[in-house]
Amino acid sequence: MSLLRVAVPSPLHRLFDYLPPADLPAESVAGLAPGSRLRVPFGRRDVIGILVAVVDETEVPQDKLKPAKALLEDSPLIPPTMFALCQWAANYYLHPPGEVFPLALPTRLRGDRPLMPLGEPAWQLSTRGLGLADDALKRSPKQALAIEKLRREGPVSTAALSEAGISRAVLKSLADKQLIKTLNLAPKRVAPIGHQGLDLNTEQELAVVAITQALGEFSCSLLQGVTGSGKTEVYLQGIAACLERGQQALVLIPEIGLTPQTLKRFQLRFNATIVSLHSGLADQEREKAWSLAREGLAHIVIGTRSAVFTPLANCGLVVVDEEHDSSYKQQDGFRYSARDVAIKRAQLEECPVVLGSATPSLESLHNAASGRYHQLVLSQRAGGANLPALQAIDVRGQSLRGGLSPPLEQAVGQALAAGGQVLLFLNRRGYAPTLQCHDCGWIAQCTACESRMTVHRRQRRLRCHHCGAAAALPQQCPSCKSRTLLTNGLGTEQAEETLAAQFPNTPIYRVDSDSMANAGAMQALLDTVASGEPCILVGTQMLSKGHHFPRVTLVGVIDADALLFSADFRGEERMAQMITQVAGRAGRSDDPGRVLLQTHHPDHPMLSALMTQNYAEQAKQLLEMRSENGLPPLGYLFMLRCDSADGAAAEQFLHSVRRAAGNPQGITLIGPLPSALPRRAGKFRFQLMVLANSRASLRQIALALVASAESQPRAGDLRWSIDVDATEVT
DNA sequence: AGCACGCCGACT
DNA sequence: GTCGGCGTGCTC
Repeated sequence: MSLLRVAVPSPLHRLFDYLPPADLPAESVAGLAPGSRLRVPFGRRDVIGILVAVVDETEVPQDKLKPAKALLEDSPLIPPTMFALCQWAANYYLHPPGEVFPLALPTRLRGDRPLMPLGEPAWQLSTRGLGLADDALKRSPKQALAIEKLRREGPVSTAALSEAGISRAVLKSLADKQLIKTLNLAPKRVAPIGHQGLDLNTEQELAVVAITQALGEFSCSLLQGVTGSGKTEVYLQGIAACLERGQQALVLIPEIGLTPQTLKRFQLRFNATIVSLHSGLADQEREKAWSLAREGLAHIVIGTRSAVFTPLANCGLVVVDEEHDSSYKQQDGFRYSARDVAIKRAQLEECPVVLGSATPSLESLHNAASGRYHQLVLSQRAGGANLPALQAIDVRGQSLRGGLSPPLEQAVGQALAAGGQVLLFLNRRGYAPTLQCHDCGWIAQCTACESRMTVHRRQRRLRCHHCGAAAALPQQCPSCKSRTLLTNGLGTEQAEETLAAQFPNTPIYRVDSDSMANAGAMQALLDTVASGEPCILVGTQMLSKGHHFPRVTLVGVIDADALLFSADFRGEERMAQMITQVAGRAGRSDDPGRVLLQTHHPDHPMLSALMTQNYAEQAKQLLEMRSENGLPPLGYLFMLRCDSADGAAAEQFLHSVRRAAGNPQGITLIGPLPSALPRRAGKFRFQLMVLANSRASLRQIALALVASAESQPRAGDLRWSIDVDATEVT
């Protein structure tokens, strides 16, 4: 007997078996393809699940099996490659399959809505309309005109008819007389045209040739190009070759802030259908874009993390831009890495994938060094420009104004006087990270988190950056009623204010997620800065991503120490990437500019490394350190996290899971330990870290831990989750 | 995750 | 007397 094995949307790590729907002919069941939607009874309600397999046997007792209610489509919505990708991802990340398969569908189709057909509504003559006598409609000239047009041109879209002056009322009259009928006009398949690309230097040429020759089978290339070396041009020419083969390209980018510019550049280069998938799309637009990709009508699909699950009819090339960027890793729920999923996808699609970055992740560098990835290097900046020189400023004992030491303040003044622009990097939003009472020592704490509230002076509020809680800015100390409340520390808002006083004749632009909250703010800023007028940009890591500012001649890192001491083993890697990226924002051929780092630890080895070595050399050293400690990418890592309003329960849960795992060979178990932010949004957070010396042993213990966690009784609001290849371990 | 069942406290 | 609080268990 055939049974349907179904991925049901639930947090359970298993599949559910059903009898075939009653209305489905028995002989067609065995041939059902996976990837179709099914309406199935689940507990006391009906849900939409995805067919995973048709099986002959089950361990489920016969009396528990229920028949599925309905098969929602004859041909699967999730094509075979994407089905295989979801199956792989659920398995690799040990995530409930029922929560993974829906990612391959747009939200509208995760329910039981039918697939919206592409194309346009249109009208054509019915049989009766075809046989209509010429003079039959002489008393209705508009109707006669419509019939005449349809007779001459065949099916015409409703929009085109309306343009020709034929109203909906006329069409309705004709339809009522059964002279015309509706149809769906299939979209036209157009051949993409690529415009002439830019001239390439030798390295770019080599990279394009390598990518072009790799088309047609799986390979992974790491395109390591210093900022300004023309990576995008290499992508564009690689994509052009992919389109010429009649295939589609998938391009992943880290964040939405970068989309307008990237999208524009692609649109200018190609006369082709380009769809961009971003959070701003309405559900219906999203479904349309998804359909265009799945039907092969979109030539290029550009999107952020989740776009890696968009089906493409004929995927010929995958590009992951800024592959080191942490936003590719989902940090809640299904904690996948879109970069790693993209690599698996290319393997399943049998096409090449290109990972591009000026500062590749240690994972990718390791894979390139071991020969698993092809390495493509772009070492020249366009126009032969050099990268700016880095220099540390020892701020010990110096008076700081707005966070600037006298030498930095002087350098800013000089750069502005010379007609340059200045970029000041401060990775802290708000006015100040702490509010304290000068008389009794009270500190503004978040009530839900183990953290301090940040002062946002412009909004006159205290805000917690961990849980989003907000409160009015107090005028007096809630503890001792003193009116002397002091702010401690420096955020971008305060830096902006102080800089305005220090440089009264220079425009100051603040760039952080508060000031850039509304759409278009970033574009407006970029336009202003592009005019070339001297100005100061002060902002968070938003400034270090994507946009190049050719007129910036000085970059100042106000608080390098904030990056220097991180509890996370990836801290050094992140710092090297961030400084290299922010430094890369500046400079052009005739003036490379310079980068000044303010620190209290000028002799810190990490800083001297930054001064004397390029990113590749530092990365090599960091990899050696990882190797010595058995850390990724030379060891294999996952985290089991648990949170609960009852801290003891969360800790106890991880203890008993750990006990169940025993003490296997080649495995290091660390914890359970409270996480770096031990309480967040009212919940206590604990974690168990697992390091293994091989992927196989990691997988074995992960399976054991998941099984153990699943079998624990569920207590209160306790939640646990698994994070394979975790990138944040604090 | 839902959703029901079930067993204790304060209401019309 | 019952309305509803959330602890516990189950979903093919």
